[in-house]
Amino acid sequence: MNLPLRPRDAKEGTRVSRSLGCALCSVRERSVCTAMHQKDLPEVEQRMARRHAQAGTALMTEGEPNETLFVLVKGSIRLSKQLEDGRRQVTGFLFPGDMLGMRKTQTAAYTAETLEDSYLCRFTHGFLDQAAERAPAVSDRLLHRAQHEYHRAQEHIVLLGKRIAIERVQYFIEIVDRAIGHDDPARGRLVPLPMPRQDIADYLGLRLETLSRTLGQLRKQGHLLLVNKHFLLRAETGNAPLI
Amino acid sequence: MNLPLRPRDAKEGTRVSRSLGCALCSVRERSVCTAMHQKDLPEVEQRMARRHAQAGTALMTEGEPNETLFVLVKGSIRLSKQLEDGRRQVTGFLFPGDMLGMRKTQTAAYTAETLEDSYLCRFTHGFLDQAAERAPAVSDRLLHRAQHEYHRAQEHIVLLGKRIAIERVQYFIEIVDRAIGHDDPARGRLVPLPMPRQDIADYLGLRLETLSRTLGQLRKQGHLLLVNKHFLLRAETGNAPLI
DNA sequence: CGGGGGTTTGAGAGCACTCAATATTGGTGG
DNA sequence: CCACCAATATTGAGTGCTCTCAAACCCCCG
Repeated sequence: MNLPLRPRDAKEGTRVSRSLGCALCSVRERSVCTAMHQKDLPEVEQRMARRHAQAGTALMTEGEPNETLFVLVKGSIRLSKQLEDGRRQVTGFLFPGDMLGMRKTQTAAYTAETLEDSYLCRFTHGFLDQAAERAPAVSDRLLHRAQHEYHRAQEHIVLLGKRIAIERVQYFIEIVDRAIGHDDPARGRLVPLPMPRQDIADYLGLRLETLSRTLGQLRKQGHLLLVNKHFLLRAETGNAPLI
Repeated sequence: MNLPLRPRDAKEGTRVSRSLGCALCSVRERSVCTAMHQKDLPEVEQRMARRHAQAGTALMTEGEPNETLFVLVKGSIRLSKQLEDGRRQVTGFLFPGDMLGMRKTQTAAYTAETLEDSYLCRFTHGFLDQAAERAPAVSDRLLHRAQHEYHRAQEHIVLLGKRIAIERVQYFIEIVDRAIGHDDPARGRLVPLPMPRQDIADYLGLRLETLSRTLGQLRKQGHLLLVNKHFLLRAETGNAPLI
């Protein structure tokens, strides 16, 4: 699989400091802030609110207005859509460095909720519009991220339309690994799973039981050394030396 | 189903005139042009190329660079992604008024090909960047369309993740109807199908045979009065009077 | 009229689903 | 510190929707 995601070394994005200024922000180079005029940064530090959100906080609700852009600094977010009959589809997960609410809207197309205690930076679109006038790169940055989300959604479409259960689960593990996985002493990759099984199943278009069985299968096959509620341990992938 | 698509009355977007100026363009209000400065329009008419593209023309190819924004004035376009093993997923269809290539890119995430003889307007991103400096609404318009595409992709994800075959086919008919369907003397809606069955199946994540069977089922159930290669005829939907 | 791509129909198999029981985890109170 | 409970996750058995393989049909075009 060839996933258009960020490289593994992006993992230091998980560091955060509530008190440090933007210049030291761990995810700045991936967010909209990098495009702002240097002299805007002090105002950014004043105007934006870096805040803590506890697990389960709704940042945006399907059908309701949203005037805020969020930059996720630490934690994780679940995006989901509700069907009229109550069924739910998880349309994506966000990890540190990702953005939410690229554009002001009257009726949000999806719901966004934190999966764990998280840190976020907030910008009103009023402020962003001003910043965009000074620095057109701000608009481009937003467009860039919006397009990036679109491309991820297209990958997701391919996943759901063409892949069988085991391929879906492997893909999921791959993207979470790239976003927040890290090397583990036990000679493998430790991949945190901040979301419950039901969320993963709803993301992959599988039933809870099928996901569970497939994870078990991957463990038996040796692709996974360990699977538990909050993380899993991947065996080293193919490119390890054979001798 | 409650689809966030454009209303039925958008169908006059299919009219086109190769020789008329932008002021009379049938899809201008939905495209980026509406955001441009009034005094830019004459230059738009000079700089952009309104061109005819015959069926099967590749406007953008997965993995290759693209520097052009296209506005589809007449016709239809298929968006698709290729898997490493040759399987193909159709990720979307574009109809008059839709745009393609909102942002310049080095490696396009998907392939875009015309399904039938079509008319398109082309803008280089160099020109668009200039227009955006004069009129910031241009950037916003691009962001708006990019977000719109993202939302359609999310609907698609819900479709593939949660819906059974017959629901998928009904959804497909609904979106094509809203885009290019029109009233028919035989008291129904005539919905053109500019794409072959295989494309529809690859869009819906179904096998060709399953799609064909499901269309037959909808015909037997009376939802469709007629199904043939190039169009179908929908029976009037539920809101007709019962007496 | 004959050829050929595209589409439809048929029979049987398989993967994921459904329903159900068991096991594990995490939190709470004795 | 451990017992207990509720929520979450895993495992099992059987079913069904969609897939696979195959043949027939149809329409368009030469």
